[in-house]
Amino acid sequence: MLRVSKLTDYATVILTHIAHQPDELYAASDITQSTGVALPTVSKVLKLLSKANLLISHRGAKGGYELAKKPNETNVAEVIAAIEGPIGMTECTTSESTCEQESSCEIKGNWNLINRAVYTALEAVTLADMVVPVRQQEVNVVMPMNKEMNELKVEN
Amino acid sequence: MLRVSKLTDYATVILTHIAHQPDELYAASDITQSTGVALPTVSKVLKLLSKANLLISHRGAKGGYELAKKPNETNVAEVIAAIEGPIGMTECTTSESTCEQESSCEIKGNWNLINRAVYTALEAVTLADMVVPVRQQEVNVVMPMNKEMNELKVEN
DNA sequence: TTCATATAGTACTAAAATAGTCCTATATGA
DNA sequence: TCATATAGGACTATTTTAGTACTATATGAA
Repeated sequence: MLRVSKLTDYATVILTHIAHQPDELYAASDITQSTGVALPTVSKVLKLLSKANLLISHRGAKGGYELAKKPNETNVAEVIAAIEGPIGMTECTTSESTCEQESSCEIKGNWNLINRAVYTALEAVTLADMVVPVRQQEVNVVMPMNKEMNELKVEN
Repeated sequence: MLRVSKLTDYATVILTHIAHQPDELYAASDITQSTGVALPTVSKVLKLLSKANLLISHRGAKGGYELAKKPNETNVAEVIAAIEGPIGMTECTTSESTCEQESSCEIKGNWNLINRAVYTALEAVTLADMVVPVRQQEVNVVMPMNKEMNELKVEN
């Protein structure tokens, strides 16, 4: 299945938690308590998010982390990229790889196209959207919804 | 990075190859030669695609595989699901998992929303689109394209 | 009827990616 | 000066993925 890593999942949980009160400073230990994720893991995620400039870190006593931008200015595509690196669904679209099949590969360009579509979808969802419970929100994704999709929608 | 497995990548290459001449029968050995992917691997992919009803298999001498549907009736979401299982970006959206954090997890619904957006994007691209070189095609994805996206577009 | 060919299914091994933990260094406020 | 908190790196165990191999079954043709 197409999926993000557990760490990325934690990252969204943590960022959503922080986004509830964007002006406060959160220490790793605070976040462990409120999310139930183990401290070393929380710590690892926070470091990655800080390195990617999605969080600002403050060292020392009374230190902690805060959002680098407003909740509506950080989107899911950025979060995934912060934890997992550049978003690209195949090897040949993320690295200057030496693909042995390259000469006979006709579809590299098509994967770029698919990547773009997926990226746009991920980019449309921000932390501000994540803070609002799903029932009440209208996410800014302009796409046709088919029957299956609408059935899924009912589940929430 | 968000990505599909190598086998899924092979699957798109193989299906695209077959889609060029949808009425012919292709043996695994034919496909090895034209794609450069190792025979046991090709064989594995073909079996998975057949099991998922994207290909129809014919046993015995002069046997082989053919497309189960017209190229424009098989989309990338189906191909990914055939190889990797149901598309869902987090554990809690694909399985009846016993997530320990569930009680304090506020964003399961939001991930469903993101999944839906990604799924719709993947569903919009069919084998018929993959057969056409990227320069000439117009893919039916109705989404706003931002600056970055358009820059990517130029690359092709 | 026999045989070469081709898929079906399953099991197994090796390699790579991921998750999670731990330790030491550095910064900062009281 | 010390308790607190992040920074950075190294390390291990686990899981996933990739690739291979083997046996069974189906089919067309000589």
